[in-house]
Amino acid sequence: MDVRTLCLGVLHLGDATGYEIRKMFEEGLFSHCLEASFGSIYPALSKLAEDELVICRDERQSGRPDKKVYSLTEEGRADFKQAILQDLAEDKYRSEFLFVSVFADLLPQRRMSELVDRQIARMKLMAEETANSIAESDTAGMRFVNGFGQIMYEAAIKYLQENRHLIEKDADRKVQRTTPVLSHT
Amino acid sequence: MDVRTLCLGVLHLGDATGYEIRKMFEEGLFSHCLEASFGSIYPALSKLAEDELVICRDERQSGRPDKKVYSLTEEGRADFKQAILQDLAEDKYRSEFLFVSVFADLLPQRRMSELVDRQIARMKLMAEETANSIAESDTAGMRFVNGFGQIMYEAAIKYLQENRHLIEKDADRKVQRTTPVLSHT
DNA sequence: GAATCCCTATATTGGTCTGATATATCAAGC
DNA sequence: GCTTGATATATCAGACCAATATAGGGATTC
Repeated sequence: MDVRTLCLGVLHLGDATGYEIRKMFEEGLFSHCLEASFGSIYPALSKLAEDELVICRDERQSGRPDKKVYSLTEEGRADFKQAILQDLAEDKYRSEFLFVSVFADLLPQRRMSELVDRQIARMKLMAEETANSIAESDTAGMRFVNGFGQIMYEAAIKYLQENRHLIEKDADRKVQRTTPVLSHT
Repeated sequence: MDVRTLCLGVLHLGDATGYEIRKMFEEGLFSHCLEASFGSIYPALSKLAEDELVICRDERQSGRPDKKVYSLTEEGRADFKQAILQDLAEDKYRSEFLFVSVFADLLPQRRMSELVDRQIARMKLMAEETANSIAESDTAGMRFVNGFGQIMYEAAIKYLQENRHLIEKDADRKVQRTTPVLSHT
């Protein structure tokens, strides 16, 4: 699914500028499931305007550079409807933290603990964010996606807290589990 | 973290060819946390050999094209140890399925159900895979990473099963929850 | 016995996308 | 008054993926 289609999707939720579309992928609803940068969004919007799947109106603002507000056309709406019928790519979880965890024994004692602490802190922030977003979700689809994000972050936090000893060589405790705790709930 | 560093990491676990490194990202230990393709692995290995962070020996095989087996040098080992001390990028979850879920109401009735079914099936396969990998893990780090994968997939499956009605317009049931089930365990 | 298909193995390329950077204005804080 | 941060658009080098090419081996099918 290319950036073109992603833009059509965001515009389906309402008119927006390139800047606002970017924010949806950086902080908003889609930040937990997909991403796109300026370098791909702006060319995509130009191409979409050229193909008349969106229209662009300039909104002048006092002083500031003009806003280019994009709206879907009927063709754009149809194109998007078609696009989401295509086969979907598999989900991907990318984590440098997990990669480094494999090599925990190469790191200084405290470094790995610091990484785990940071990881948990980040996840807690994310869990909170998605939890707040559920209340503000306009549609069932949005609630579904935010809810998914929330439970994933919470599951991750729980695992990290229960299994961090596996990658931390705690010199104090002599007897430790060597297999992960896999809470089946 | 670039492909260069990822290759050093894989080679840290033992000598390997470019093909084998690829497999580690496609099916192996790292498939659930990072990725790299031939188009980036081969150039990276050439560059690493040039910089003497790895050495390459040709292993002739009857008939087949020669294998190029790469091994870490001491410099390579040191370089990798340094690399994993740098700041880590945040985790990313990429999911076209979640993106499309937001637009569930644009899809034909059965299509969304089909997508959810497929999603659950895939997740079950992944959960099983990681579960099996735990037994075969050589180090605590590997068990930690595979264990993480397993509980994440299981959490996802549970959520999908409990909340799929949010994005499926089930014409039969009249009364439905409209907020996600968030099992706190 | 030969035809087809998949696996191993290396390598290249087109096109896409990220990350960094440039430009410009305004509001808020200090 | 000066710095920082947000809004807003835009470009570009470099990194990377997906697809494709090549080539022999073994397995399966007909």
